Amino acid sequence: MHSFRLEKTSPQTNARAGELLTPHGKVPTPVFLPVGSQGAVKTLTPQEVEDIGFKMLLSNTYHLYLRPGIDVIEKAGGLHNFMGWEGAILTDSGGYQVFSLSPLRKVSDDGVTFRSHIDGSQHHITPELAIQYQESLGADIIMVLDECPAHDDSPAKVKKATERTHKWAERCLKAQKRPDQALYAIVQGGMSAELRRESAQYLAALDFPGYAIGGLSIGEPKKTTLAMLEETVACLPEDKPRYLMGVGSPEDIVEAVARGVDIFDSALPTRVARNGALFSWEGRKNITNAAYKEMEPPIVADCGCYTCRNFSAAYLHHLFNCGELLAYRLATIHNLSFIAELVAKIRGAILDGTFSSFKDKFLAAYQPADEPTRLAQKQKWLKRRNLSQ
RNA sequence: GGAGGGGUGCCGGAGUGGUUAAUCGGAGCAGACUGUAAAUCUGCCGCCCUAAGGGCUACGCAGGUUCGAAUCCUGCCCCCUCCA
Repeated sequence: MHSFRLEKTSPQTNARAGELLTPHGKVPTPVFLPVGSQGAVKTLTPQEVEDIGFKMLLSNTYHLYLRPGIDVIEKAGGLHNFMGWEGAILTDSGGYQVFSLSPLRKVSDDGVTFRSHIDGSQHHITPELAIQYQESLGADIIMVLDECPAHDDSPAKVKKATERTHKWAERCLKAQKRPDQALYAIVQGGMSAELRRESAQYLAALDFPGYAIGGLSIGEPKKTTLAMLEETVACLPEDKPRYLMGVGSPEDIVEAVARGVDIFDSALPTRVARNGALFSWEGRKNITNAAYKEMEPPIVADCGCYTCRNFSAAYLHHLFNCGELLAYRLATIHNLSFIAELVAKIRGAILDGTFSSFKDKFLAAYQPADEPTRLAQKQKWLKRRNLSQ
């Protein structure tokens, strides 16, 4: 029922085009999964997500476990049914929440004890429970429970987390009962090339149907991200899909495809959209900037998305300035459409052997955010969030 | 005509002798966000000098007191409320 078929590999890079077969349809790769943590891609209906061109999305066990509860969704006939999505679904195990909600948790070999960010109640999750929950939710692809160390954690801490992730992966494999779901392993290893290789090799030997690369793009410099990605991919089997978790931005997707990644997911395109940053082939554009106040053309002139076909940049600027809810929807539609188009172009270029030049042209035109500013602002945000608890 | 209250930076509104270029909102300007605790957060926001820093002009207007005033005094102008 599950399979991955490799169609073509790019000659000068490690980029690959392929196809995932899932119980809910075929998914061409490279592919980007929009994020619907709580069973909804924020601001959009499943019909709209489908119309943009997505065939698979990501949801989250941690969030659905807390609300509405796994049993509610199971009684509703599973997540597909509950949220009205007929395409494929990948559920994350909640491993990332163990990391990003770190002040509220405690990890042991047995599993994770954490406090709900909603009401403070205490919960315990083990690798076995993570699988059980995901089997109840019924996604097409499910993930092992992992421990994601912070990018600046000590080597000892990273090693411990990585080894624990390996043990947990084995337990997840043993706990799995449903044969119709593909269980993917998650490589960790922090920012150590050696640990990355070790982790990839260890998990590769367990013969999972797919491999995720975790613990990247969490605050480390871009160079490091790409270096770690290369180390990891080099130790993963050719014939299995590779999933770079939590990435990302248009430029990161292009770079990662060139290094052999097949699957992506990220909250970035939708979150950034809700805050007025829209993707274009020249880079991000902040629609709230005064320059757009009277701009008659759409945000991206030749964009075929619903937003650009029907509305001027000036109108979007206006909607954002007024805080109209439509602003968030139109911006989300645009950014997801942009990513869908980007990924389709990437795939097309791989198939006709022109990916390498496509990549160069894209990166030359696309102006990414300035890195020092990014990291400084992220630190401030995290500090503030931690203080506010 | 009488009594009282008030005039602060783009707006609202603190501040009643020095640490005030002036709290705080809003607006404005710019930036960030990567397995979503995010329709959130950050910075700038009188003028001039490239920055550290420095200079200039500022709290209705005009004078005055004082080492020093948005803050005290005098006069004038304007606004609001109540009484006639």
